[in-house]
Amino acid sequence: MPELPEVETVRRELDAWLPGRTIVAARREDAPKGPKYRDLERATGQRIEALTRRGKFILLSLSGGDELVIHLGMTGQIHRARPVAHVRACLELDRGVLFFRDVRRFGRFLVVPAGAYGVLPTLAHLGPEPLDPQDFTLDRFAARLRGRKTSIKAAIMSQRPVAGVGNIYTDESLWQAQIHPRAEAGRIGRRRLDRLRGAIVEILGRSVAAGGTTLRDYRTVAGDTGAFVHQLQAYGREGAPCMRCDRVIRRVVVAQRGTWFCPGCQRK
DNA sequence: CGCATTTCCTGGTAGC
DNA sequence: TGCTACCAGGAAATGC
Repeated sequence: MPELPEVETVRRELDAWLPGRTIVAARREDAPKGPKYRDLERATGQRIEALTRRGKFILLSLSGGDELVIHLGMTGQIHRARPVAHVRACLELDRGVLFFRDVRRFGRFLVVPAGAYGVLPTLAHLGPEPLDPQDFTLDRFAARLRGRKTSIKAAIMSQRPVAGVGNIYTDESLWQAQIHPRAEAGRIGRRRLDRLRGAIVEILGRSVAAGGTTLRDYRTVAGDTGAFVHQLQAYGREGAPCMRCDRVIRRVVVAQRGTWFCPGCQRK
């Protein structure tokens, strides 16, 4: 479940390696057919100019005017040595090789003309970057939630009010802001919304500092696990006492996702 | 357009 | 042990 902190951790490792490298050959290996690996071969011969991140997407700007878009999905990993199985794509560089391993095939690894995100609607409509205070303002957050009748959990997960927050960090942020996951997104008051905004920023920042969260599959390029798993206060804690009010944390399903919250101190 | 539902995919595990 | 059934979930596709 790589979310923003996990993806940012990987991006930083790649940033120390890839810029300036030329892609000698880009190819699919055991990759699914269809759009997830579209035009990957077009990266061949292009130099990697820069690496950025938008939400959970890693973007490599290429010298030929293209962008290589990487999404880790659920189980995507980057390796510098060939993994024994589940290699979906491979970039042969002028120095070294990058392997994309993805057991469950939810990841993406494709080439588009720079900025042409028509085939990636989530990226095209992505919300503000939470770790950029100029971008993720209360006004923008509120504007992107205004009028939405769905649950705050579903709204955050849609990537449109804010970029990069998935299941784990939605639950953690709602717990910290004391907001019920089923609260109607468009009806949360400005004061509470600002608490949620602050919680998202604080939690994501703290998780980046810890190298992200590893539940099972997530690994950094160096092969390390993420230590933020030890700081989780709601996610996965069903039956355990709430660290704030001592009531028992419950697991329900909201927006088709496992959702952990405290029925004592999280209010609609 | 918004929103809910379904689909993709496979390793791990619960239950028998 | 060996089998079946089910679960995890980010994004896209589909249906209304």
